[in-house]
Amino acid sequence: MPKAVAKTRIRVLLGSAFAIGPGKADLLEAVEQTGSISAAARSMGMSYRRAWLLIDTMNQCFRESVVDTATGGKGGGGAQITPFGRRVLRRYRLIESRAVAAIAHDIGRFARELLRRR
Amino acid sequence: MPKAVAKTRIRVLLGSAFAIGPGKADLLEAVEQTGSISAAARSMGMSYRRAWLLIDTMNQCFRESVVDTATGGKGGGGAQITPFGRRVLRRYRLIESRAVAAIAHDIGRFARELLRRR
DNA sequence: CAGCGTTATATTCTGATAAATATAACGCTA
DNA sequence: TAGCGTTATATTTATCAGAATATAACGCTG
Repeated sequence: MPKAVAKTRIRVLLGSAFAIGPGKADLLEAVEQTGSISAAARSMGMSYRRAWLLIDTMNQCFRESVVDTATGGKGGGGAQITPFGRRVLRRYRLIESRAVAAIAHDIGRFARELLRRR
Repeated sequence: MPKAVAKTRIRVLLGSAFAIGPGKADLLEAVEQTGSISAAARSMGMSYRRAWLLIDTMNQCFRESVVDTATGGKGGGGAQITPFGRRVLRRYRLIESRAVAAIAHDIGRFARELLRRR
């Protein structure tokens, strides 16, 4: 029986642009761990272009850059999450976990009582 | 200055199908108000086919139908939300509002302190 | 100074998703 | 019994996001 799951997605918008959401947060973590945009993209099964676009959007939406990049040099270049980016990420994850915690019990009941079981 | 907004989306999954989410909840309300799938679809700027598919998914995911339909007859037929559907809708909206309430303060701070203002 | 893997960017291709269109059946009403 | 607006469903068409591809520049390294 496939378990009933609630996906809670919190996206922060600035005007019409998605400043950050679950996907961008994951990407930020991948950059933090790999040290490059292209490696992060590969690790997430995402095209480099797409990853670059997402990071570009974040850099524009927030007050400061969340990722610093370097072209050329040792290993061809690379990318790093900034201290500010770490702060954004940490606070986003906190909000996410609070929303999930707030409804976990209700969601369980909802699924148990209302969803068809397969 | 476009205000920074947090969109909190809660989707309940059953296996790989989306049982309910923001769009389906809105559609359910539109059916409740209009008394037909096609009128609900029109009021939401959505194709009849799409609306019918969404309702069909809901009817299959939940223990009981959330919408009853009739073909032919007065006015050509129609559709009504069931008492069970009303319950689903009410409980979904409750969960949604609790999640939003839980993070409203945090989101405000996040936007104020971290987002670029335009 | 050539080579490497990266960032940065434009352009083309593709596939999934939604829209548009078409059609049948239904059952009340005039 | 003909007409209506609806449900129900299939099929075709259009749209668009993402993938794929291509290319240039960059700066360390051997």
